[in-house]
Amino acid sequence: MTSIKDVASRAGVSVATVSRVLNDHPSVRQDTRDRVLAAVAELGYRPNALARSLRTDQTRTLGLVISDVLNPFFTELARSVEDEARALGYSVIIGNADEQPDLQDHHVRTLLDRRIDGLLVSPAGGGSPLMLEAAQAGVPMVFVDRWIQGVDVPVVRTDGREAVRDLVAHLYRLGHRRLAIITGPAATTTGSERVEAFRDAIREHGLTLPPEHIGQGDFQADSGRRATAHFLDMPDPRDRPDSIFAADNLMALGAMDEIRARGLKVPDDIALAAFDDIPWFVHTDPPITAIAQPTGELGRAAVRALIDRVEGRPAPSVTVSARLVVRRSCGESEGKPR
Amino acid sequence: MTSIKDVASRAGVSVATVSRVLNDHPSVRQDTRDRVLAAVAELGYRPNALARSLRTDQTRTLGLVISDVLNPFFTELARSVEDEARALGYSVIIGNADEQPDLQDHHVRTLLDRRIDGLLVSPAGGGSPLMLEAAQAGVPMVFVDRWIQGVDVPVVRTDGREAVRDLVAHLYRLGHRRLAIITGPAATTTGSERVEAFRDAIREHGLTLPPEHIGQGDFQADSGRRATAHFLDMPDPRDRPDSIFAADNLMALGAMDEIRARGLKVPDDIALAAFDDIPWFVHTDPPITAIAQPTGELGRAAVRALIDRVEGRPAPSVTVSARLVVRRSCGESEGKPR
DNA sequence: CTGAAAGCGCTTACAG
DNA sequence: CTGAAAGCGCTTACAG
Repeated sequence: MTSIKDVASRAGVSVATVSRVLNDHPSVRQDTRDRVLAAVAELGYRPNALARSLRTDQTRTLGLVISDVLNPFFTELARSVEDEARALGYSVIIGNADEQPDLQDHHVRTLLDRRIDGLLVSPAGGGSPLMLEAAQAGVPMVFVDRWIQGVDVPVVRTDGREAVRDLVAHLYRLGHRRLAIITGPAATTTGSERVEAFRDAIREHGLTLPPEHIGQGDFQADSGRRATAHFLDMPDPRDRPDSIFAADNLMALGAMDEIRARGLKVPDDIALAAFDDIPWFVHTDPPITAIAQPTGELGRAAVRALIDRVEGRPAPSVTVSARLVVRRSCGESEGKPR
Repeated sequence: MTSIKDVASRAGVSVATVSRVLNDHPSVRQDTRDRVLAAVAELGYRPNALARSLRTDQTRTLGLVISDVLNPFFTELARSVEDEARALGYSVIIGNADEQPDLQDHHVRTLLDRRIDGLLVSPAGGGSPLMLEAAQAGVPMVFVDRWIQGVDVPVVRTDGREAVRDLVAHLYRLGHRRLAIITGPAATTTGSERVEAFRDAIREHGLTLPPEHIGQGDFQADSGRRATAHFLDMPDPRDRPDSIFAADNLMALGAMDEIRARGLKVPDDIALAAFDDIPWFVHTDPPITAIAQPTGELGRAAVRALIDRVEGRPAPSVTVSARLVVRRSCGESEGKPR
């Protein structure tokens, strides 16, 4: 690879001068600047980012650890994160935890070793000593979507409580009384919050959420399938739920797989709703009623917060809200989003 | 950040020794090794990957530039690439071109500046002087899925010709005679190949593919919507296609949006099929007939080829084949995959 | 078995 | 306005 030395000798100047023109330092005479630029062009020289970062102690790079790349919600989040970061002059390196705390820590470690300027994470599990340590060591960090208790960093998330209440009211209105949920890992905040909101809302209608109606999932499709099978296998039909709320879109996919495999129909045999709205939900049979998050907004706000921290400014936590999008999977004809 | 010097002084050895134990160099006495390791643990020391890479001239990192993160095909590809790379001791940095050649080049440049050991790309556009130059300069590189003519690097892709022929035969058998395609950019190989295969197959049935039945798309959803609107707006109903083949899943999504917006029904009013199979196609209304690629296999083979190049071994191009998965979107009841 | 030293490719305070 | 030199955090050939 051609280095700054090659450019310097070709332009007949010192490497210091080359460095200055590359960094737009004002104190360089126009004609020497021109000579340097010409040499750069002729040699096709590109500065070595590693060397530069080593020297300046900044990489202008953000790390993003997402829970699962195969989940359209996170993929859209990643997209908005990258867009906003690029607009602000940063690049981002993505790590996919695949919902595994170990893999998540692997990525956090790798990212830290690369000396990224800041870390954005949507934690896959519960506590992570590694991340706690990093936060305490002063690594600029912010949580998106999910967060870890006891780690004191800003959180950018959506509060789905209201939307979940709306969903439960919607189900109740349509006559459903035996509501069930397929939840994410209790160790994740979104996992526990969504069940709690669901349970609270159910109570408001004088109903209960029995333990058998809480299917333990892990936010991935297979677990949605298994939990649904469990519900449908309950011996006494009167115990079986008449509606399922999947706490994310992938588990809803799994639920649909299982329901279809048994020749059952949504919503006639069982109602289905999901947290996270995705474009495909419009075209499924039937269209799925879902809770939509302002995903792009979330990603952009998270990046801004992180860059604030990186550049030494304070950054507040931010909470946006979700909304229920009624379609046909709980019964009744298609309504308009409220 | 704590550096190798801190570890050295704490352990009472030189930095050279610390470096040796970190790199598992055999010639270190067990007890000094222990002392060093203890110091590393006490300080929570993590080597600076930038410094190491600068010195060793290798990053053990691969760059992957994909055409569109929002496309489930690429997201699955990225997932398998990352998995295989990690298994082989490499990490990967992903860049999302969003189907824009400029953005693609931006990422290639950034990746090159970071001195990644090798580059995996699924080119968004036609020729890229930047990539041609990099290839000529000896940067280990391989193309996945799509490739660029005239750039001499291994290509790992799937050949969809046979599957497209099967699809056309399937459509013909069901009585469709006015077949149309929504294609990707002609500058991309998958864009041009899929139309060609489609056209050739149509000819075999004594039919033709008139220019008005070729909708120009860009592999993203909106373009699928527009192309479909165009087809449906043709003044003379006898000119309107009776079936649409979308060259990727996102354009199929757009087509469904448009068809549904007009109150039309698949397959009764118009048949629909797509290149790339995704889990949602099982649950759409109706389930979509699609051409499935062995995506994971593609990603893994691409990584192996790239690492072969990186480590100085020759790497062959590899071509896998696709298969038609018949569902109900072209008419007729659900068949089994052939 | 271990250390001193050179050097990877940059940036930047210090002189001039 | 420009250059010589130090130094970022590592690795590794060379001595001992």
